[in-house]
Amino acid sequence: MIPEKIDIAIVDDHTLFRQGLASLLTDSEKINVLFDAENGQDMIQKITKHPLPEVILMDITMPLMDGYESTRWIKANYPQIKVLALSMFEEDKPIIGMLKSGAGGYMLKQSRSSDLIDAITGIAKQSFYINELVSGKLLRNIQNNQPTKTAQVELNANELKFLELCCSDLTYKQIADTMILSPHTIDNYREALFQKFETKSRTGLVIAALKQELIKI
Amino acid sequence: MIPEKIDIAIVDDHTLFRQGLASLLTDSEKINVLFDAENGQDMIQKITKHPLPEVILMDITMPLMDGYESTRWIKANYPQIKVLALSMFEEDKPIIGMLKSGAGGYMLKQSRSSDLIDAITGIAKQSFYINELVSGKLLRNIQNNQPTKTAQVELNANELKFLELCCSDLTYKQIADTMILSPHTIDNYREALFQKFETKSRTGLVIAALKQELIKI
DNA sequence: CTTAAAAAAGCTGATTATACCCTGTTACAG
DNA sequence: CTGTAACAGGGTATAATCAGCTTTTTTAAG
Repeated sequence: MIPEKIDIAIVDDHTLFRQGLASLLTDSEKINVLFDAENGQDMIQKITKHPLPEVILMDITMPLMDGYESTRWIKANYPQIKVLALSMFEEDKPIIGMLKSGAGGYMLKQSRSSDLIDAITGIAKQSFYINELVSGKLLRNIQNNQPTKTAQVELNANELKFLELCCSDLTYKQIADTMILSPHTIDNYREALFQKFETKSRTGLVIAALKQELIKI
Repeated sequence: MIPEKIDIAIVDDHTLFRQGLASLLTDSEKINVLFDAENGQDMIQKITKHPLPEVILMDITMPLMDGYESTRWIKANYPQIKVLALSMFEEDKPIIGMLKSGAGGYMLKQSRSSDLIDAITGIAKQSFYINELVSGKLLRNIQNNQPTKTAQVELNANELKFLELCCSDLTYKQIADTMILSPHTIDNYREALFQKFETKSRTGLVIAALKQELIKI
């Protein structure tokens, strides 16, 4: 019996990686690369002009339309296509994020090509390819699923402005002046933010704001 | 006349990228990939077991021994080998850093393969391949070469420890306790740091420390 | 080894800023 | 009318800032 090649597409903004991978996989005799795209929008344009791939290799960080959004689009429009995330990030966040968006597996760019081919054939057959890396992250994600742990803080415009001004060596009085408010009103903002960020000093406020990326320096 | 192929090596920790690129370049008929390595240490081991490459394609971020160090090692031990940096970062810092380390050119992983081949042949002949991207960065780097602008601050161990503890909602008294010092001694550290960072409040200190990447959160 | 100079660490007291309290006003929606 | 949210006032305790001074430790020269 002659096994049919698996039709795939590659979506990655690094041209050299994309073309190199295509060359590598085409050589393998098991994979047929139908097309490639440099971001999600490019993929959407090209997908109608080719036969449908069975599997899409998807990078995460891309300009215009990233891997999360692209994966969600695929799952909304072509749910039969399997998405295999392909990234250099080993952190929990992108892995969980891609799986949540609908990816059926997650491979590192550090992987060996034979492992990638295994993953592609596996995902084509079974819809999922969960390796050691991913299963560990999944487990941990379920285990410490404390919903209110890093609960995103809701801030109104004034509070955000105040928070920004806090990240300087201005005194509260000076902040009150720049915001054209009474120092006592500033007190109220400060108290509100102390509660929201669960801290009790201006320094703690600054650190918390930076950690949650509400402020950039 | 039959043009001889250019012998190169590839150093990059992402196996799929490395192998893919090798496959791509080998197909091009102009390039011969002698060997590849997944970091600088791996490269040092392998370089004696192969004919010397004319050009090495060098990634920047790699475990164990990164692109800067690896490039310096090459230039110290095999100065005739040209190094072409190959990275996804478009920022000034890594570009200038690699060129300072001895790289003769800098290519983005977003590049087209034909451009990369041009760069390899160019660097093999002329020792340098300065494209638009790099020349712009070089110019800017020379233009705003204000040596004392971001003058690095010299800190001793205690001052650094204190600075770290400042980036929390601990009071100075609590910091004094953890460092087993009098609160008044802490005052002196604070004063010294205020001078060094040219600020006048704890918040300013925290911001300055984070900006200079002396502290990570 | 001794000793003077320099540097680092420690302390006191005073001033300002910050953190926290309760209360009151206005304005606006239900 | 009532409740709620934003704004503002008074006041107090604690922490942070600052200037000036003493003690200890280091350094280096004699």
